[in-house]
Amino acid sequence: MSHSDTKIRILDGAEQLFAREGFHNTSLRALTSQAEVNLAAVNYHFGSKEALLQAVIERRLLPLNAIRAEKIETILTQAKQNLHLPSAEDLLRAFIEPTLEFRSSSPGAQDFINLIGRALIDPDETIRNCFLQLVSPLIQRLFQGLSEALPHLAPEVLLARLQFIMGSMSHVMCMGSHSAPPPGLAPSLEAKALTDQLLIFALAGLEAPE
Amino acid sequence: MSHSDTKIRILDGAEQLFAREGFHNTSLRALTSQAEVNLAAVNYHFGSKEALLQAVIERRLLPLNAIRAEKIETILTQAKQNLHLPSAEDLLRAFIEPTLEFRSSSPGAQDFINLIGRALIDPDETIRNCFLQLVSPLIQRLFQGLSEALPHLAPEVLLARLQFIMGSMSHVMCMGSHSAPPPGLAPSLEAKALTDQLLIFALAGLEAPE
DNA sequence: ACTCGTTTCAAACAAGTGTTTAAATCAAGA
DNA sequence: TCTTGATTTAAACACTTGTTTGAAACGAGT
Repeated sequence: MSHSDTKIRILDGAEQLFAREGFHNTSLRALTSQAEVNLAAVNYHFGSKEALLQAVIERRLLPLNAIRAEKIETILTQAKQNLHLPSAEDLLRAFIEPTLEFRSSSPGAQDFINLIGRALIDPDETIRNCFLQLVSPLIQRLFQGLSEALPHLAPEVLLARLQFIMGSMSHVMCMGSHSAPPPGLAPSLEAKALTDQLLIFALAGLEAPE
Repeated sequence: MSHSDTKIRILDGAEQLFAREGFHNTSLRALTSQAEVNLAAVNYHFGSKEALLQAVIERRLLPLNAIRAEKIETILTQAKQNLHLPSAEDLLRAFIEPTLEFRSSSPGAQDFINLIGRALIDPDETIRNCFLQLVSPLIQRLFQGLSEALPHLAPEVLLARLQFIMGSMSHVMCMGSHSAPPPGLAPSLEAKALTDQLLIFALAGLEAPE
């Protein structure tokens, strides 16, 4: 077993189990036996169960945030160069599309998206902050950009609508993972179409007259 | 201590702790000591921790569902009587408004709304089903009504948009409960205005051209 | 071949988990 | 007042939790 194979196996196993069973409902024994590593390996390599969660989130969220941030900055600087307002649709797409595309990027990414889709409303403040700390600068930048794109919208209203969109997005991120969705509530659109529909929906809600 | 005071104290304590700490992160010892009842009382009165969760949810969700169902049925029958299509806005309001108003109806209701706001995307299938089983007939009826109200909308699209709305709604239901929301992400609108904004947002998204 | 820092391992640790038990207590009905 | 059923209680049950320990195994550098 090569140098950090163990670390990766733990990260992969944790990602899967934290997403599918929940953080508090996942024991280190279940985790380490699924990852086929020794029980003590988690504390040796990560320090604690909570630090492991942090590592699981950072591993994928930092790259994803970099992609989203870059897309948003590009839109904003190009708008400034061409002396027109940034497009709200472009900004929304820059935030939403990479996130949902990320699901099919690698095995385990689906679990990861599921995990962070739930993080924003998790009852455990530690879990929430672990996620928020990494994502809130990005959301604030998005808010800033959207208020440039929609200058007629009152800031409180824009903020509320952005929250609604985060809610819809979280919901979509957690969909498709439940093994047996109840009839009538199952999603019938495939991933790409669902993303497009979410964008249409979010943009219409965002631009609604007050 | 009168006859079923104990039962109510347990229900109240469980509602609060399940909502604020999460189901799996709440121990029966923490629960019973907060409710000031004996540890064994939970198993005596409810049978198990899971059955207690079911009771916590049913206590408030059954009445709430009755209110929402009645409002929806009234709208649909009146539309049928007057030979016009039901209003999508009325239907949405019938579902959303009682839910969010319910938060201020009684002490503990805020915790309850928080709890079920998270239930739909909970990783634990038992928790999810406990909630879905009670709410999915209502959502299916709402879907039925909305497809009458918006006959031009493809059913898969309507279903997707309804899911988006459920996501926004869940998000709002879980808001305002986090003790210290991070700056820039805190809701600045009060409850009533937030409900109105959600309705405007949801309706615009629902009626967006495909 | 031998050392040295890193990593793995089985075992144990103290504390906490949901649940059960049997005796004690209570509130009424006869 | 005595009895009977429902409720409360402290204690114990069997088991799981995250974390720590100290010895064993490993792998590269000399």
